[in-house]
Amino acid sequence: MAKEITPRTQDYAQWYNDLVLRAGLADYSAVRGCMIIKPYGFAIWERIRDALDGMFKETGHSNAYFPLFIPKSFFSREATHVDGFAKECAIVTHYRLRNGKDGGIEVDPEARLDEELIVRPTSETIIWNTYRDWIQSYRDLPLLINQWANVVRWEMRTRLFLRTTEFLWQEGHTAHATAEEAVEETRKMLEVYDRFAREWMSLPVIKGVKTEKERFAGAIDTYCIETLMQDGKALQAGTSHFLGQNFAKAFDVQFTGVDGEREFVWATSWGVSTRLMGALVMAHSDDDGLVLPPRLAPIQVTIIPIYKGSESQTALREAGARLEQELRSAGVRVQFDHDDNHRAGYKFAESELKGIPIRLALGMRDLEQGTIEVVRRDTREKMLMQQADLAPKIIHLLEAIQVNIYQKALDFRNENMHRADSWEEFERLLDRGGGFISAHWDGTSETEELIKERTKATIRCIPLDNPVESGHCILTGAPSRQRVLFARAY
RNA sequence: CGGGAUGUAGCGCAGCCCGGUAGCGCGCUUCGUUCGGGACGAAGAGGCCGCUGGUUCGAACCCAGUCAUCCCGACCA
Repeated sequence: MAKEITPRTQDYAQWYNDLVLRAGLADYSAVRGCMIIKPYGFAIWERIRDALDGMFKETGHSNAYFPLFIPKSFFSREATHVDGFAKECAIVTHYRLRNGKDGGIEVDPEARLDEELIVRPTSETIIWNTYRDWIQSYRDLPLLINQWANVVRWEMRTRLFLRTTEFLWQEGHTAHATAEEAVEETRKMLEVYDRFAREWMSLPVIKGVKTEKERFAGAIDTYCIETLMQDGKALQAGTSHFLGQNFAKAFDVQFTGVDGEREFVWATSWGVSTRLMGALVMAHSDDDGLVLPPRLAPIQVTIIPIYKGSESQTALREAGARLEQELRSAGVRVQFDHDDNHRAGYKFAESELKGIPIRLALGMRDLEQGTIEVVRRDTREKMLMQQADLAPKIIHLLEAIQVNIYQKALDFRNENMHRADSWEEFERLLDRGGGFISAHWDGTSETEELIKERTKATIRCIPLDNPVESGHCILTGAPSRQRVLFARAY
């Protein structure tokens, strides 16, 4: 069985780290809090990126690129925004090094910048400073831009993919003529994220609105998709913000309407990051390795030959290569693992570690009988199939796996979706494996904060399809109109 | 940023208490035999012991600082 992976039940956090490292997704780097995304991990990210990018283009967005550095003065224009990010910014103060006295290298004190540059923690400010020049008339709207970029947030505590100092993401920044249109855009992109999570990542998510306390700094409303990990903790997988006219006012971005009146434009921003990689790992994987949804798996099928004597190698190579070609022609991402350095058993374990959805094993017995052993990663189910007309069966199986791991994750979430009607019940549920807890809340930030202090649980969101239901706040007993979703979160 | 732990070959570790110039397993290289769930044998290569400074005739070992990682808090996507 898999070696060097801590079982989930023993230490979930360690299991996650072991998996990320052993499966070759990422590595620690020489820089605190910053990770190296390794080729296999990056290949998954590329698939995430390409799929999302296609969805953004379909919904009318164009990519652009804005600078990594933001003048400090830009940052201070939107007050709430500064407050939100001030404590986690990296700042560039100098632009030159020189040789030090002791033979080392030091910062040249002569080369101090007149105005310091902030390494972007997010790009609203520099983008809105630019939009001022791009937008004059209603004819320039809507402006639908996305950028794929790295950002830096100086976090106290980091974890591979889930929270790193530097991370990769996409940030959409749009400008609209009306509030309604901007809200619609915010919701539309939330739908895109929802669909992406379900269809590509096999990840069931809950769409909702953040409370004031959890809202993005500078936003009027923050929408989110929240998902549940196997340890019962919630993880925010994506956000979409309705920014109102906050940034337009801060950067004086106005347009002339059809009626000739000048008005501030309405804004949205939305993003998902490499954190999705963490969600992907934690949602589906097991003690033997990753379990990847076929649509995101860099390798969907691996063919492993089982030799017996040197003559069989030639025959198996030919048969394997033929199958590889057949599957590749059918659009399957396939690898023929004919490397003679390892035996089949090793390759089996390795393919499980890497989360390859389907493993095909081909031995002499199969050559004689025209069969092939097919093993799916998600259920471990072994099947003996006929080699003839294999591709359509494999494609069908890949689709079944995609659906199955979604269903499995959905079942898990449903099993861990609780309702609490009293404080005792609320605490008991949190102590018994967590999950989402739907409970009444009096709507105040004070109560929200108190609950967090006492239980570490936060309000993940107010679900979009939330029914109106009168009740009483689980903490204060004050009247409440609806339940909200609590959970301990990443 | 506080509390705790760790850092010795690519990986996992022993050696440190009691200072005398480094070892085990896996992996790697070569050759051979193997091959239906992490093969076996033989021969090799690989380390200024995280880094910097101090104590000492002599430091992986003792002391100080520093950097990094992990766990627990405060902060957050």
